[in-house]
Amino acid sequence: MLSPLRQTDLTPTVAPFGFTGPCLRHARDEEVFAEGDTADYVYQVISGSVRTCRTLRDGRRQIDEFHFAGDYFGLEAGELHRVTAEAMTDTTVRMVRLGVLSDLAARKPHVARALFRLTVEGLQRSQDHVLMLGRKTARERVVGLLIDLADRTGGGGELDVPMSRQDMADYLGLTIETVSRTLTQLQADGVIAIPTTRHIVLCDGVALRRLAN
Amino acid sequence: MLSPLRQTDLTPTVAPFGFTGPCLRHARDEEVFAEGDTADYVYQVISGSVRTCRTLRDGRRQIDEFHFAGDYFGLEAGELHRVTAEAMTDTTVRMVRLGVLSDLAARKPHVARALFRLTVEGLQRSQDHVLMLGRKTARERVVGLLIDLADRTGGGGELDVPMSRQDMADYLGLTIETVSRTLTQLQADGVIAIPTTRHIVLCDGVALRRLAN
DNA sequence: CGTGAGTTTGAAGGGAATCAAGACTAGTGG
DNA sequence: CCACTAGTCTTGATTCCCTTCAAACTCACG
Repeated sequence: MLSPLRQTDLTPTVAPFGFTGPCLRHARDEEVFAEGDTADYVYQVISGSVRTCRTLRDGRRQIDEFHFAGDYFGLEAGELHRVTAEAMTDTTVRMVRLGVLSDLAARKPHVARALFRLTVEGLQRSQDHVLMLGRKTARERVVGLLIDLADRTGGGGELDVPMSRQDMADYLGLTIETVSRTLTQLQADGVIAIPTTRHIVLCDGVALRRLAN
Repeated sequence: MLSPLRQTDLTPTVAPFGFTGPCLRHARDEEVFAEGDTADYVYQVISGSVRTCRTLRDGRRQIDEFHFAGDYFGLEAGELHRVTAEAMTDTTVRMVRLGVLSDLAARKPHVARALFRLTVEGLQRSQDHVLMLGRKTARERVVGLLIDLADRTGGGGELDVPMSRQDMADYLGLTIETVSRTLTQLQADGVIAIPTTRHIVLCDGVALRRLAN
């Protein structure tokens, strides 16, 4: 049952579970759910982009993950959401009641496998994040994010950045000023171009991969 | 199927899957498997303690997780191990062939559920780790680790620290000097005592939880 | 064209890293 | 049993990367 997990019997960018559920639109910066809410649903991004984050009492914020079309989020081990989910752009999400997903997973082994696989992949992404935050420099982190975004949104070297500089900083464990300075420096070095704030071009992929570590 | 996941129908400190498998002893600092090895087995700590870590080309190391009796580790989404696992103390681990676990999960729904639940919990632990590395100070990180160890090894305020200062540093995203200085300072503040290097007493649990954030 | 949020840039400061000894501890062998 | 030794840990001095504080700039939007 685990071995089949290794085969991609579904395309993660399309509905992976073959279920239907109500779709909800969220405006930019609107909350999908908050830390502490009852976790009755699992969500899938249909279009747009979502950030999941946690905030310490004194306001320090850490973004766990960015979610794009096809990604799912909101699955918890306990009864409550441990993170807050917010739309970064105008976004449509599909809501799947936990009970419905459970039934489906129970009836259809390939759904259970897909769900499990997605969770393990999420764990591995989180471990990459840990390595980055624990041991990489500001420059390595910023480059790493750019490469990750390019790989996931699949526009080649052309990046439409859906998040603010503050979001980038809170994902990378840096300040907004450091992110901005680092991007400026990368542009000066000729490895990226920043035609507009929300549009970044990766000029030299090879050099970037080297910088990312 | 997901809802039952919330109930603990097994004690994680004991064999959670009810399988048997060969047990292997590893001496201190011995490798259980290495990054890049084929991932044919999942492992469970029977006694002792294990660290899983990743290393950048230039030698920077980040420890993902410490594993103690009952914990499982080594499950991957792909064919290869992405981390290296090493015994921190003399350790016994049970090896379960991936195929055996797959069959078991396919036949026994409660095994599949347990496996899934453990994975989600691992993901949440990793997210806690991300928050710590991204947004917490050296002191908050050290205190957080001490509390986590106390909670998991369950000796009350008495901690038998199985890892070296270097391991602590590589888990916390700090240097060995900073870890040492921070522990010394915590002792000076009276919230912990350090009778020996590998033995730490948490004197003031309330103050510590406050310091951890 | 004015307004303001978001971003960039500059200057100064600080927390952790680095560099460098020194102290302790656990093995080792006499 | 105890010197000897290597590895680990602690402590001190200095450096540096990133943060903080501050201000100017950009651009979308009324």
